[in-house]
Amino acid sequence: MRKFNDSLPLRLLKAREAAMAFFRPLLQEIPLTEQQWRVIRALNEFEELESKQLAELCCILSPSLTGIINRLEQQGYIKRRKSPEDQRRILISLTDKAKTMFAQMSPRLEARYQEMTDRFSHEDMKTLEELLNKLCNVKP
Amino acid sequence: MRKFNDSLPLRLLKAREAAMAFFRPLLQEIPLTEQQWRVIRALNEFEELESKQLAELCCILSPSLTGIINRLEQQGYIKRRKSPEDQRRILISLTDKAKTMFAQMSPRLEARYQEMTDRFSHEDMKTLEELLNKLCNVKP
DNA sequence: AGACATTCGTTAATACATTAATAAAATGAC
DNA sequence: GTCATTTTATTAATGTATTAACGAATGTCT
Repeated sequence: MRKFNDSLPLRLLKAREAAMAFFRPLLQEIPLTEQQWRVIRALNEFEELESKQLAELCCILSPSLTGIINRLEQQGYIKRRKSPEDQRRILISLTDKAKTMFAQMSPRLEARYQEMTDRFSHEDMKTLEELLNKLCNVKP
Repeated sequence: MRKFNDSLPLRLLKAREAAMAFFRPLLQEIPLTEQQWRVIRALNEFEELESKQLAELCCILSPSLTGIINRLEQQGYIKRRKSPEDQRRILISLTDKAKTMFAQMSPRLEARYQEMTDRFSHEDMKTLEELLNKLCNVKP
């Protein structure tokens, strides 16, 4: 059988840890968790989203998202309202506080991203991203 | 700023999900969680390991590992003993039950791995693994 | 030997992941 | 229009992630 360290899922896990090491310290200053930032980042780009769309985009399952949304609301970063057409749906968007915080954080995080890419290799990074996209479309 | 879906950590997360989709169904038959299988897989290869070594290998933090070890022991898959030289260290190894289970599962999982590689591309898989290794060595 | 810091495993507290089950709203067949 | 079905969000239960703090065992220094 394949050696333990040659497992693709383990490699993906380790690689993700290595990448997150660039960003985690900045998020901890706020403080925000990795998942909270993913949610805020998605809402910054799409303005207002349904809970289900948000879960899909952020790769977070609905039950987890329920908790994340609650905590973000308590911290004053998001607001929620019910959809007028469909009373089941919850529409979520950023508060001004979140938008301000995002505006201050994003350039710092982007700089870290650049630093990571520089130390890795722009060319290889592009290749890696393409291969990861390809892997995402491989289904059992 | 970079588009939401172009984030490397998110791509790594999605790619890992896509890969795990090949193996999860088999593990659920036992049932075993992803982390439990990682621990068992490591112990199968290294016979007996200290808790700290196991954590390092499996990319699991000590506090998480404590719980995982406890549950695996209750299920009869592992046994633990104190190191004679250093009473702080815990030595962990597989039970016969675990070895039998592993022998039955590993060829099935390996077959899935092969299937995944086939559908992806052997050549690209090799490139991907090398790039992931390289990324692991990039530190802030 | 005795004070000191280190190391290893664990516990505590909070946040998230995963599956199953539930309640409420909307949809579709009749 | 009524009822079974489907969809959406939540709750429940268990397992894991992360940080801080703790206690016991070892190592170090004087």
